[in-house]
Amino acid sequence: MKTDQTKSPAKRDRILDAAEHLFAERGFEGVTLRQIASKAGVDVALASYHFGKKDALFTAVFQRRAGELNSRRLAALADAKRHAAPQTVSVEAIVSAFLRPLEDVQRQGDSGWQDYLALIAYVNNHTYWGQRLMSSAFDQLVTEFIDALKTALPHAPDDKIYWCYHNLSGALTLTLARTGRIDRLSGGLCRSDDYKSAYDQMIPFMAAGFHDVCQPG
Amino acid sequence: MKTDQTKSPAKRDRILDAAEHLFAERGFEGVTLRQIASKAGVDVALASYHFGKKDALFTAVFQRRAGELNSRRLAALADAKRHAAPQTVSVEAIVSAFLRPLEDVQRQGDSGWQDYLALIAYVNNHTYWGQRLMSSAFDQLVTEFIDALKTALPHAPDDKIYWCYHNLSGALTLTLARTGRIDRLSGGLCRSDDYKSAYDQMIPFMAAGFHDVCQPG
DNA sequence: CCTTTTTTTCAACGCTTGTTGAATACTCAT
DNA sequence: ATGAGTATTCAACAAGCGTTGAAAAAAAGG
Repeated sequence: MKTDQTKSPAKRDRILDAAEHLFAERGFEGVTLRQIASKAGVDVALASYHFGKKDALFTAVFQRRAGELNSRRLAALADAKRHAAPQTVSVEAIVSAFLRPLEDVQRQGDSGWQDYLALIAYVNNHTYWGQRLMSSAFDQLVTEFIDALKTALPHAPDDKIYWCYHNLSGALTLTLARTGRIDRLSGGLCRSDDYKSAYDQMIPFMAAGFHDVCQPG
Repeated sequence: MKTDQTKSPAKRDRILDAAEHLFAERGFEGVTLRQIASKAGVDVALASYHFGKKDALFTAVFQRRAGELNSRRLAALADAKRHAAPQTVSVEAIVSAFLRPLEDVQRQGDSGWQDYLALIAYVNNHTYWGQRLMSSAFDQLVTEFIDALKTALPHAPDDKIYWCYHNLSGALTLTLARTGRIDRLSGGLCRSDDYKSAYDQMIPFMAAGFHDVCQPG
């Protein structure tokens, strides 16, 4: 039995890191176990030994950082509620609590988080993997945010709230994917890796959309 | 030499149709030429004979409907301009001209168009294929719409226009992908294949976002 | 009807894939 | 040191991949 963290898990974690990077870049079928093992500096068979089938490795990569991400976003939502009390929290503050933690983890320099966020974008746009992984990892969190939005927009019918969230989710997904398309389109004026600018305009943009669609009357 | 359209292209087109459906569902590496040929009721080698490498088949599928889609959207933009003259066309009308043609082709029942729109979503979120195909197929059209938006929002700095378009593009992409995630999240209240509802709320949502972010001062 | 050209199939190639079982190296408590 | 248990490598497998050249079938042209 072995629970030491310092030596043995090194290669196991390197497999996860390499897989995270490559899966985010090229998708599940676009990457071979040999490429992952090579990038991790490890024999091919080791991935199978630690994770079993290729599917299980992909799932492990996806779930590895989900918990921490959920904690950070939940903490941000709690902060926003505490800050607004005794009044109800604003739509803008909710959207901000949903997005800013992503900027935070991206900012802390660790390229693993950038890969992970791009992987979320891949999974979220992918029918098979999305159904398989997104719900179990993030639905509870999303439901909490949607409940907060319902409270902030008491006159809005539920279906409009969901459609508005769908818009938010889509714009966010494209941001996380960092495809570089806006860079070329804008002639270098905007940069895909400039998360701060992306969120600075995205938060008021989404808040305005929510208010307009969900306004009474 | 053969230019007859009625008989010979039958199998060639069936390959394109089958590839369109499968590529949209599972991506480039997620589909084999044998699966495509099998779905088309054709020998494997025929795909190579007509299109060469697998990459070229993918490109051919993507480009097949791009021209018609661009024509429809350009016509909608021209209509909006003519309708608003001599005043400048509104942001909402521009966004509507950008989106409604997608609803139109989806409505006409042809499942090929639905597959094609999902394929656009796949390509748009994919770094490699996005850089390879999106710009050449759609950049000219997008630039025309962005120019119209600049005219409608004369006080807005260009980078804000581009970021707002990025939001629009992301939300649209997730809509086209039809992942079914909003269906489960909303408990069946919203449906991924309900394009009309998606656009009915998306158009005012995006217009409000543009105005809020791009307002002067 | 014969010839030529295009379309389609057949059969196979070399290569890569994910996975596995046995062999080796390492860790660590006793 | 020894031995049990884990981690890692090695070598190989059957299966499936994209692609190709030659054969067969179909279509077109005169």
